[in-house]
Amino acid sequence: MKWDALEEEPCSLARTVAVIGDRWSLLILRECFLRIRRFDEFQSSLGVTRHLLADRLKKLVRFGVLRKTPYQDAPKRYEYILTQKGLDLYPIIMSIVHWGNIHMVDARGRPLLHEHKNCHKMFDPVMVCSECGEPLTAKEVHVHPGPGARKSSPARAKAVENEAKR
Amino acid sequence: MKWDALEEEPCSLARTVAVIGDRWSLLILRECFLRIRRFDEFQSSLGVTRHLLADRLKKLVRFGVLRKTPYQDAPKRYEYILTQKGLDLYPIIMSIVHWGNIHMVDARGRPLLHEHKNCHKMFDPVMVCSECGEPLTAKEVHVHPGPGARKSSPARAKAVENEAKR
DNA sequence: TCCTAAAGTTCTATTTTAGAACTGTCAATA
DNA sequence: TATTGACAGTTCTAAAATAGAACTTTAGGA
Repeated sequence: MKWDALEEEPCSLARTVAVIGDRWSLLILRECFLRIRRFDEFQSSLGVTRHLLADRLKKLVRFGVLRKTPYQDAPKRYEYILTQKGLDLYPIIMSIVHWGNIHMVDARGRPLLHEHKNCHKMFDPVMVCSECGEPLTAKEVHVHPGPGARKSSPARAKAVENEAKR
Repeated sequence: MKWDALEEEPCSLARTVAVIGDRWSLLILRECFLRIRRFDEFQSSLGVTRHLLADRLKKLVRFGVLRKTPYQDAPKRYEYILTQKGLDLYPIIMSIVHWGNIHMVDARGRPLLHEHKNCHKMFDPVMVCSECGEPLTAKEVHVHPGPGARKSSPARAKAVENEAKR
């Protein structure tokens, strides 16, 4: 499967993966949320090759996640800023960081702590249900086909059926 | 940078990306949460090459995200089940799906709807602060070095400094 | 004139991935 | 008994992506 094919899949995960589902895009976005904006800053802070960095920035701009704006005119210089669409990726980034905090830290502990400016406390992100506000776990969620559903694979249909029986 | 190097980075995002930061791992995990368990089910439902599927399953088992258990003896057959560590990836998967639902759906609408068994309503996931319960946005979060921090790049140090001034 | 900075582009060598075919074990069928 | 089919992979070659380094362009300053 080609990357382009992913964008067409009738699956919100696949389509998002087409945008951010590679190593460097996610690391670039991490830097964006840490207020990194310029080509050379990304390059020195990530150690990514300049070739790939140029390619990924272009892709993120094409998908509307970053906006490329000039910050000086002579010579022309640009910086990359998160759009609202990009800012909306924050829960993804935070949930990835949180899983790493729980399952991947070494004896030294967490590399970063997060403070919520609202309540001035160090916090962890928690995912809750928009309707009842309770924390979510995989086992408490049931999946239904939505208006954009297409016929799913036999294997998945069987799995859904098995789940419904329980 | 090699994939192995990512695991060593003093960054919870980089370390998590070392586990799930490629296209196929995320798609495999999506199927896992939809109760897909067996090699051929993954293969036919994803269209991934068998070679890569074998490789990614091995990797996910190595990292403790999946457990490979026999479900019959003659001939030996195995299935791949999410461990608790794997189940803990649910917020990542859900926040990816949610972003896709908001920013990547076409005119047909969402492919899947999610029902919360607790409150029996269709819901969206919301990320909130563990301390005050308010929804989180990037701009309301301030970052501090934690016990596992290492000296960061000059570019990032400057960016953090700039942010502190505001 | 030469040096530096920023933001890329170009080049070759190495790794990964795609796509298809092949292997081995066992059960059920003809 | 021979054949077919399911399952869980492995092996092969060709194509694509990535790493690492050098090069380019535009302009300001020593």
